[in-house]
Amino acid sequence: MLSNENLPPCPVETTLMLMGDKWKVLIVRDLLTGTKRFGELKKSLNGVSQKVLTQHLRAMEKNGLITRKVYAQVPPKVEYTLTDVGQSLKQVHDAMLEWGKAYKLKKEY
Amino acid sequence: MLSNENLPPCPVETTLMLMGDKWKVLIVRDLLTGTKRFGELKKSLNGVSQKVLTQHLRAMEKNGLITRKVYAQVPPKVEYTLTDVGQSLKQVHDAMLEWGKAYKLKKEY
DNA sequence: AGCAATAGTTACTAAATAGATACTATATTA
DNA sequence: TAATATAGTATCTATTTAGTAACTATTGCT
Repeated sequence: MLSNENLPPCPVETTLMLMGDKWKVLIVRDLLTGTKRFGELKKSLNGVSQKVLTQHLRAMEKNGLITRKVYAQVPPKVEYTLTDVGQSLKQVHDAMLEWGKAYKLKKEY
Repeated sequence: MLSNENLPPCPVETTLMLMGDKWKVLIVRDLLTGTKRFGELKKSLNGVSQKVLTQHLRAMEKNGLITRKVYAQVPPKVEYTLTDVGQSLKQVHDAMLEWGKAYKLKKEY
């Protein structure tokens, strides 16, 4: 778990530590529309390997961004959901969404 | 230059392509407070190597996020400034800043 | 003449990250 | 009996990314 002492002084860097990579942002994007199963995430995150997806999900769980719920079924069922802290990343996500849209428009004529 | 055809369908992914890495975000953070020289950026971006900083600056210039101005002096002077498109990343930056601040507060008691 | 300063480039190496493939567990179904 | 489905883990390899160190150019300064 990230403890408070090793968070960098600049809050932007804190954010980067916790979701400063492509896959984490896309996981948040997918979970913002609701709880998802492992397999659904994998399908949606085009091209991510199982190992890498698992690693990111574990890290995000550790940092309190998502919760993991295992159902005692066969075949197994595992659901991932954003915590409140994770939900609050919506603002960051939306800013990125808007910027990306605007950038695309600029490139079109 | 990124042409329109190879931008991903999801705008969030577009944003990630253009500044989805730590150094680029921090370069934007620094340039949001005004034009900076190469050496100033290097000092501020703790630990970045000259090579990597140059690479990122070149990529961001190519993508229209910053402009590079060389002064015909010796020793050389090169200034980097956000373009309008680059400036518009302030929203994304600010969202990350706010989220990082809130996250830190949650971790303190 | 030789050094300092700035913003690089180049070549080589190291570290981090990701991918590929094979393997596991187990109740249900054919 | 054997295949199927899901969510992994383990191991090995490949790719990407970054770091290190040496080198360049040019003018002013000592």
